[in-house]
Amino acid sequence: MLILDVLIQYTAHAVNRPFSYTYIGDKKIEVGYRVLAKFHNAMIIGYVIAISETKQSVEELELASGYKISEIIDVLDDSPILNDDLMNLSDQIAEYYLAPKISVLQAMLPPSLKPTSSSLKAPKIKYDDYLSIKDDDETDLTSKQIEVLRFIKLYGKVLKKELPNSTIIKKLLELQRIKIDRIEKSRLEIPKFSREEKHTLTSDQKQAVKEILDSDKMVSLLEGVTGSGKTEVYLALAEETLANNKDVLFLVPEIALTPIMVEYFSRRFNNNVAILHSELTAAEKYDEYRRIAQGTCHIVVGARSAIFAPLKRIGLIILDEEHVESYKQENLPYYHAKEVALMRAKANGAKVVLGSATPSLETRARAIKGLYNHVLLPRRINDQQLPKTTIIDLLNSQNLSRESVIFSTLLLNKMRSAIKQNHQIVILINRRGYSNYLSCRSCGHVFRCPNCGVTLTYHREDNMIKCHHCGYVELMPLSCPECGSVHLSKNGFGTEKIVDEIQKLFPDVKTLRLDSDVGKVKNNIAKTLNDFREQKAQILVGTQMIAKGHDFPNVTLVAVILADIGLNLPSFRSAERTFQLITQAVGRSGRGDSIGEAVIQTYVPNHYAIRCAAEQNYNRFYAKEMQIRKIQQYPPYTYTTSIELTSGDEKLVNKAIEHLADDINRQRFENVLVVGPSIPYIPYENSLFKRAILIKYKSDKEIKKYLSRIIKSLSSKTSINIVVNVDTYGF
DNA sequence: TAGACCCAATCC
DNA sequence: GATTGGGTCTAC
Repeated sequence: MLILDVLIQYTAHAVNRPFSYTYIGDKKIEVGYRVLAKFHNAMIIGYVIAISETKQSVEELELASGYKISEIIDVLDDSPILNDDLMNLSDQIAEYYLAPKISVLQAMLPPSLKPTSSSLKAPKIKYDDYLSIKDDDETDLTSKQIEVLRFIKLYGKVLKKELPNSTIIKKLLELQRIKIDRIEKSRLEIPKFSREEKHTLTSDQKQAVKEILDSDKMVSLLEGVTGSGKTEVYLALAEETLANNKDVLFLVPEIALTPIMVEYFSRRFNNNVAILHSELTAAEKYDEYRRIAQGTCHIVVGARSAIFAPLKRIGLIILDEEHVESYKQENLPYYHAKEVALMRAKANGAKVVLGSATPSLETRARAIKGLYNHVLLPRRINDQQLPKTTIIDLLNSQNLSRESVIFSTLLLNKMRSAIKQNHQIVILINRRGYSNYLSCRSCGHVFRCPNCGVTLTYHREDNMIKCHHCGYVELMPLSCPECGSVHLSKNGFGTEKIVDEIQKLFPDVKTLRLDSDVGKVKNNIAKTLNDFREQKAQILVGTQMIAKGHDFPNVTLVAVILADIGLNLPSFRSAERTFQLITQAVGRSGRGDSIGEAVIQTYVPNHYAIRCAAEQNYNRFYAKEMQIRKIQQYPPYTYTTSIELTSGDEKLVNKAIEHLADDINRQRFENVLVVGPSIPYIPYENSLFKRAILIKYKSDKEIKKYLSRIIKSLSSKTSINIVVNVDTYGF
């Protein structure tokens, strides 16, 4: 009889340990298989992490262990769902992120292979039946049968369902003249691209490639201003890697950037590319996953989760736009693709290339320290000039226009002249919807989300007020629920209102809007970007989505409508985020023949993040921000982990978080600081109260050991839920 | 006193 | 995460 150590599908810390089951059946079973089992009377999927054989009876085992042991119901796989490399990786991730191991496995695998009961309903492998000749002897065949036999012979392989009459096929199969081959079918159609020979690199690019290849450091930071030609460097590195019979993993920060990168790689490398990202259907993900695991593809392009692509011989991992925060998963297991990339690279002897025009402070600091190889691409291709940038002080009333509450006089003039010259304009406002928040004019009541306490944003498109955090929606109210007044005021503005205003000011100009509301419809993002690139519209209004990576040659004017939106958010990263966003946005201007212009409107025109972004001066921003981080002891001078407790009982959660903060302080760890307790920016969720602390530390060993103890003891209490976010971005 | 409801312990 | 069992409340 076999004893199986099984991890349960539930991602709760409370069950983050193996449970024992027996297996008597005769199916093959190994570590890494999924099993169906009963757990506390519910059917669940488990994942086998150890197997041992025993001669003892179940009764003896139960007596010895002190708990009941039942038999698994079924074995679900006939080979392990992860290779050794990925299994080891999952251990490392679980340990580093203090996450339940099963949550890591679930994050790594496509829906069809995930150890969770939903995988039972997920798509299965799809096959196509192909007919081919087994014996082309025509004796004793009817003329119809001969006709079909010759047809199949002519084409070699014929899809069975494309042939009409099945009785003839049946007969030919029966006579063993033809045979059926079942071939796995891929449900993802990746367009085929014609081959393109490699470009000649500029001397800067050649130098960068050489420095990365020759470096004995595992990680290289490729720091290159927007338009400096990082992509060609990536392609050259990929070529070298493939030539050495190694695989390439290329990550992009958001799905919208995959198609273009897939095209680059497909053209250069003979369509030898697989795609992995969350917008694929479950079936497509499964098919791509197997294509990679079987070794038919040696290049994977994808978003965050593609870091788990089952490539066998990884030689190069590239994270493009490495500073972008979407590489961090904001739910369990809260991993960062960069950190996972380092783990995978180390295990495989691979190189990691982190590319950015505005690297994260963490990465830049490591490069400066010499931990990473620091490679610069300081010039734009063709020595294109950086855009001419103006900062507009919105506090100075002389700058404001009487025609518009959104656009300053200068910006309006520049828009007019760009329109006249048939150039395109990009307008960035990092806020979607029509108006920012809704309040009552007579009693001052502010409409807030009942689930999480965030102010609700009015959307005119569908006349709803929506919570941008949890997705709560309700119809635009007619009156105030507090005092009954019908005078409600819509304060502030977002993308919708800007489009509206442009249409009033420039009725003949076609304007497109791009934000996550538009992006909800599949393929809408790509379509909008494409329409704008093809100049079907002259103005593009959007949120940060429009700032990243896209190349619009005809854009000569970029406007940031309210640059300080992000600065007011309560996070030590707000200056960095603002700097990056504005720098990226300004970089969209003037990528073609004409010199670009940028206008930045703000209430804090002297803020260093805004000044440095306007100058596209990363070095100055880096120096200034590093000073502040040092004084306040934030990353890269420390690591940060947040702990959030939630409970339906406000008193209980207050007590628990205070107790936790005190307890950490009492441990007197060296170089460990506790910030808080505090009430998070989102104060409650699903009528649960949230409280949080942030832990800052210089070395993670002791504090993580301590935290895993705390997690264990707190998770046995069901009245309080604990969320641990290692290297958090949400504070 | 049965049924509804809630909470927290437990799951192999 | 889901089930269970014990406690308390409630309606008759």
